[in-house]
Amino acid sequence: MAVGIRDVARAAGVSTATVSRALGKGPVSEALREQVEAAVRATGYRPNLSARRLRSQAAQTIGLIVADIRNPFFTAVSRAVEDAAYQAGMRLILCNTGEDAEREALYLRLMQEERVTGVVFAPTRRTAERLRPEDFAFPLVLIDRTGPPGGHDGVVLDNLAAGAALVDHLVEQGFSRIGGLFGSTSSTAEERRDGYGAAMRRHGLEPRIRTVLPDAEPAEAEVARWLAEPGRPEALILSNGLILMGAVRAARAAGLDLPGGVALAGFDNEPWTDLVAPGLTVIEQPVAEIGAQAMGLLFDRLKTPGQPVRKVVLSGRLIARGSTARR
Amino acid sequence: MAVGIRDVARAAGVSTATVSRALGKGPVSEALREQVEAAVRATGYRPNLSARRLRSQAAQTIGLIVADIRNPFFTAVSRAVEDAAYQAGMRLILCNTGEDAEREALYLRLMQEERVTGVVFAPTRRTAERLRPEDFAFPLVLIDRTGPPGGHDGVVLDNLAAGAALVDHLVEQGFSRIGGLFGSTSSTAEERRDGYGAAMRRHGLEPRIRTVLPDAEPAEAEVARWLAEPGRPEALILSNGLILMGAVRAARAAGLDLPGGVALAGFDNEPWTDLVAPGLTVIEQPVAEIGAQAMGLLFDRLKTPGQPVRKVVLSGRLIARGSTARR
DNA sequence: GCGGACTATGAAAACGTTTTCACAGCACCT
DNA sequence: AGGTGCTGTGAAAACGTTTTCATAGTCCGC
Repeated sequence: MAVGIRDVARAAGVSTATVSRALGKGPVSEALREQVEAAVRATGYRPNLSARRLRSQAAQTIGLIVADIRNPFFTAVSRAVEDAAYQAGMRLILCNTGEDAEREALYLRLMQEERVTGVVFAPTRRTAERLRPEDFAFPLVLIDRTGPPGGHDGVVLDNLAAGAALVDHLVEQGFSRIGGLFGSTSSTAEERRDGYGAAMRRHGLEPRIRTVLPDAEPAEAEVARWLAEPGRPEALILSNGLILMGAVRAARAAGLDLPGGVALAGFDNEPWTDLVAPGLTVIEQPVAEIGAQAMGLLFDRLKTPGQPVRKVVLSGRLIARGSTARR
Repeated sequence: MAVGIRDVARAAGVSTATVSRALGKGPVSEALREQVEAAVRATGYRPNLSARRLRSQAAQTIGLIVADIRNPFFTAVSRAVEDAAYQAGMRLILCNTGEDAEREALYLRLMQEERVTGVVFAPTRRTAERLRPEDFAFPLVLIDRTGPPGGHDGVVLDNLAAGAALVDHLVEQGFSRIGGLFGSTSSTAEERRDGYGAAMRRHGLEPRIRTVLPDAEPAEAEVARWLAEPGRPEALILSNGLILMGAVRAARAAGLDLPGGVALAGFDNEPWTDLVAPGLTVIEQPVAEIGAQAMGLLFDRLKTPGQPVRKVVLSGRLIARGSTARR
């Protein structure tokens, strides 16, 4: 049943070494190469990747660890990473932490045990802080989130600028009681918060900051509470797509229409954001670019291990829609 | 640098066999087990999974091959499959074919080479037709899509009933010029189409069927064309979430509101479907159940290889919303 | 007190490849 | 003619585990 390289070698009348070379890149005469290929077809041979990896000590595998695969931002980035891996002849292991530090640790351990070539990782803040390069035998590139400076290569959005851009836009549209609801688990949400805060103060406005687990349900609950309070904000900034969705739900449930009842502006130009109500104003992230750059950094580091740590900062693009129209 | 089981054995003053047994389930005295664990901690040993798999001939890995990870239906199913795999102590390899037969073949080959324990697969119609059990050394469970009867275990929606249910609902709401737009690549879309056709005829109505690549852009283009024709349908049935999204876009672009301009009903209760306009009527699929059942079938077959092929058929649930309100 | 059954352990084989090493054959240079 | 260097090939080692096999020790029933 299980046909191995020995069987192919026997069928082709050559040694296993020759079969290996014919299938790989070793020097083999044209005649033998054809014999081997015929034998492979005849026997239906499929190489055993575990054996190959064990012997050649090259996993040809990259790991991708994301926080939440339901978040379209991460699925889009995954596609880009997958394409790059595929083009480089590498396999991809995709893992999902659900923003859970324990699962992050589990999957990082798994990557070590798989002896992967490299890893692209979107860590929670807690994990990012204790990520030490010397603990890993492979290059680790952070995306979306970032750790302490100088640790690992990374590619992130210019979150301070993006947070500020949303404030500037809302102020320009005539809003002033602008609240900000940010995810609690990522450095990215923190930076967006800081950009928001700085811009508010620059405009002479008082920041109103709240924090929530970055998922739709908790966000909806928090926004519902907020909108029920006296002196509730005229406008809200939401730090990612899931939180934005929760906010839309809460506004809808409170009977507030956009932007009259409350204005909303968020992150991630997800496919549905232009379909709801008057259209949602968002900062679009260059998702494909993020994935591609991450793989670029990874391959560069594999080629030149000693080079200084690099951090690529990409700019978002404001897409103004009806949810923040002038009051 | 690379610490192996030999190093642990030396540090603990035992043989490699004992280390292996202490880490696995073999019989080892308590004293030695503790010595070994201490040595593991001291050396920072991480087992090499390639070596382990090669020797033990148990990959402890299941493969999941889906058509399009951007489709929330598949991401939801993935979560369920991942949870089940995780609970069974297995790793998951997730692959994305983009409805491309060539990539399907590539990934199936990869699964063979990885010597996976089993595979869960949502094949295109073309691939499903030529899928022969004897070509695979592992159990293969089909989800969402299905192949010729008796081939592989599978779990699918009752698509005929679901297609018919949408027709019944629309007729009940007073629509009669009801068109159906179905994906071109899956058996599932075909079944939904047949359910639609049968129900239409049962109501004495003429089916109007069109077919499109199951993605938002092609669907939008096709619906735009359709809605511009004379005698255009009053209502449309869309065979999955991406096609539904394209239809919403096209209706919006044509200046038609829902359900006055055109009524829409589709598949997959995606998170955004209740947010757009008057809410979209959909058939909700039991996504978690589908994933869980698929893994159940897989494990059953691993346990009892000889048992007859089973096909689990689950029912969808109609969620009526404003997009099909009575005219 | 002795044989038999069981337990814990170590030495060595085995998993299926790739890679190293040795060498035969041949062309080329002096 | 005799190195020298290159090319293609096979035998065997190597990758890091788990598993088989053998063995020494212990317990138990008679």
